[in-house]
Amino acid sequence: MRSAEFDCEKVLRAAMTAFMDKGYGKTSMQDLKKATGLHPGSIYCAFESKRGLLLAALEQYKKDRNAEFNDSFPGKAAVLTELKDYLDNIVQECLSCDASKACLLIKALNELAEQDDEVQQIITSNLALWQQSITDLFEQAKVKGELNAQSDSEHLARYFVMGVYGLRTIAQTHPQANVLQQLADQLYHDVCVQGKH
Amino acid sequence: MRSAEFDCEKVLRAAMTAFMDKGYGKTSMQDLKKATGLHPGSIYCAFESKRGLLLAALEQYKKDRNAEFNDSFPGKAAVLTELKDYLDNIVQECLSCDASKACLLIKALNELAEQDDEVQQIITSNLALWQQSITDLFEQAKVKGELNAQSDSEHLARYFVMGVYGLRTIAQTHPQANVLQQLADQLYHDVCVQGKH
DNA sequence: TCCTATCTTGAATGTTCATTCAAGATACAC
DNA sequence: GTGTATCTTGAATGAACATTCAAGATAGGA
Repeated sequence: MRSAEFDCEKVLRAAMTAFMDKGYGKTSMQDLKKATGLHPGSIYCAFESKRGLLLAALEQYKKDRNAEFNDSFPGKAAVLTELKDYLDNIVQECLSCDASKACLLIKALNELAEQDDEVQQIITSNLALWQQSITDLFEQAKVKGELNAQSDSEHLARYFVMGVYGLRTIAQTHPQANVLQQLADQLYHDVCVQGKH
Repeated sequence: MRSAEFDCEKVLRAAMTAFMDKGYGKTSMQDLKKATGLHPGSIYCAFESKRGLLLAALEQYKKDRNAEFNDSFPGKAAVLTELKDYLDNIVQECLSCDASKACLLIKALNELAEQDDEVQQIITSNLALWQQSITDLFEQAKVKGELNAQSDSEHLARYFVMGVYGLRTIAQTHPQANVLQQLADQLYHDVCVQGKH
């Protein structure tokens, strides 16, 4: 008869940001109340528990990142060119020093991997999907002749992903634009330019 | 008149392991009591607080890793050969699935970076020292003619470090021996073999 | 306009936790 | 052997927290 008054996506994005700022464990219900504008009761009514809110936030994060990924690869330019832009964009995210631009998946994986098997499963499978999307890009690049047909797309994707993880970690210690950009350039070179011949 | 009865190094190593297993925040004093064999009062007497215990554990970790690093580079073989062995050893650590073999610095950095500036400073400077040691290795390799004299040792070291961070993160999601080893091999190739000419 | 189903509110609950401290135990000096 | 300074013990303390729930508010149907 009466529908909920809050905007679920907004609430989940606010929760995502809160979890990224302080980590899941250190984000109190008070923090979540401030961030989402929802009172504890409403959160429990809508999401069952703090952990339920995390699961819902992870799901929203997956959707948002997926949309962003698809926008980054419209197919207007060469696949590898779009990939370079995508990587440069990650460098910019790292540089913004905005905790909310970090990767919720990696942050939550680091915090919860050993303590919550279900969360670990969800995160691992989301990260695997991301890696698969990148594998698909390399396959496309092979079809288009941008990459040597003998390249191992899966290996290249794993190596690229490893580089991005490393880049994000380095960014937590040295958030210097030129350093990060140089690393990203080398990563792109090692993954894509080398594979051309 | 009366000296403490516990072995400080043992206690700190036990604390390190406990913090790596559960993370700093989720490790309770009960856990620390079990891990170290010290009662809360003794811990507070010796280390001031739980945070003080973390700081002492980080210091011990630094010492231990430093000794291990020096043992890995006795200078018996080519610098780059020893570096390859060192990297392979990190792969083995990742594969052991033993949380206590993870890197306390990275784990703590992920958890505490935004909440505790002093801890962040300590971790960042320890990681910088590690990176510097690797830069020094590349400098040695240049002197010995193992690497092109024009190589940028600092850049190579940063790239190597980035790869290790990424490797450790990937290991949390796919702890498969062949995958990790292939990535490590490629990393070594991109950093060292390419730099030879 | 009134009724009722549903949502919102925020104080109350019970638990967990880091920290403290006073009583007890122990090694060393004399 | 005795005294004392120091260490050890673990129960007590108080704060912070996730969760619950009963009272209040509100939208839509009749």
